[in-house]
Amino acid sequence: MSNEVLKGQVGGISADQLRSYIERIEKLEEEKHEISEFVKDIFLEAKSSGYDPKIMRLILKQRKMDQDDIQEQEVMLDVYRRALGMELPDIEEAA
Amino acid sequence: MSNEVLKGQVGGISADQLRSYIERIEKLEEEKHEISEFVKDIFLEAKSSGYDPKIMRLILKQRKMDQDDIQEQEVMLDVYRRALGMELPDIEEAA
Amino acid sequence: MSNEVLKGQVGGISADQLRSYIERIEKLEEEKHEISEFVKDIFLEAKSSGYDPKIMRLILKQRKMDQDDIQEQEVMLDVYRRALGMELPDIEEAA
Amino acid sequence: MSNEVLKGQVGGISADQLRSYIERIEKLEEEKHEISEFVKDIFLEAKSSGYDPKIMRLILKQRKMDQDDIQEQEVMLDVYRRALGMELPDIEEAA
DNA sequence: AACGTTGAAATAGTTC
DNA sequence: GAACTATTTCAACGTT
Repeated sequence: MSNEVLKGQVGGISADQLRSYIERIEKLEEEKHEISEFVKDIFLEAKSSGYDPKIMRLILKQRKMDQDDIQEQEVMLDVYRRALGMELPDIEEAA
Repeated sequence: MSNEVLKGQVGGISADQLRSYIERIEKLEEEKHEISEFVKDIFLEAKSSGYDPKIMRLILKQRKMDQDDIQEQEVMLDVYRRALGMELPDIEEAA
Repeated sequence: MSNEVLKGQVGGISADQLRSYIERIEKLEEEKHEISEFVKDIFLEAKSSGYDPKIMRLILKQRKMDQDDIQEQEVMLDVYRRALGMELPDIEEAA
Repeated sequence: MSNEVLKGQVGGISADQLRSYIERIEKLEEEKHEISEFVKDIFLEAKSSGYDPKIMRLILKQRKMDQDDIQEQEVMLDVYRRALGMELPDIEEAA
């Protein structure tokens, strides 16, 4: 076992590589968490300026859904094309 | 009222200020989303290197937990398992 | 310890009561699973009748969103009132 | 065409049949939702009886897993932990 | 048939 | 401690 540890190999896996993956992920998750804190701060600041965070969240949700709708329209187009038996762009057409 | 509208003041709140808050939050949320994509990429890369993402997630979860909490949880799991007569996963530790 | 087991008490908890909770939940989860199977069957049946499951899912999603909207409309109306500078019932207007 | 519409036939499909499929699915989804509510209630009841819902969920998860899978997961967790030099949760088993 | 993608369900965290 | 929101997890689906 000590040999494996010396080579950075434990249980058939490379400890260094695994550690690298894990730590990179932890780093990124930490960044996400910090950003979440910023967001929280903004909500607090807005609240102390008299805005209702709950309403703000609804607005944000609404704006996000609007954007999603744009993307979903693509999907719907595709679906309707299929439903109507229209040719699909990504299907090979026999020559 | 017309004055307020001209100044961007509506119903006693500044529309501009609200817009600023909203947009700052949307910006930060976008950053969070991008980071999430990076994390996803790392998991994919790790997977293609032979690591099991599921186990990695468990590891990440444990590393986030306090060492005492981990032990307490293990103990309680053990208690509940005994109460239910479940087989206990006993792992042989090779010397 | 054997005393505790005889009394159905293990680690300070009542084994019987715990088992009851666990088994009731497992029973309900099983029912949910069976229902999911039925749903799957219906999709399959519909598909073999010539309906596109993807379209059906979109319809279901749409109908669900419509119902959600009905419940949310009160709130959203208020949101838009605020956003558009309409009079707000709960905010004190400076004299 | 007017004939088809009168018969509930549009574009070669039966509107009534589609409606039937959709409504049956919605009914089943509703049942699933109600069962989920029951489950939630049981967790609440258990909690007020002194049981930890979190531990209960872990127990439920383990009971759903195959015994072999549990052990395999434990082993792999152990391997990864060693590779990362994490402390291992060793629980003393009282005789 | 495994893979990635996607959408729903569960879980955890936060606020009131 | 109850409700709500956000995140994470899990399962189904089509695709290659």
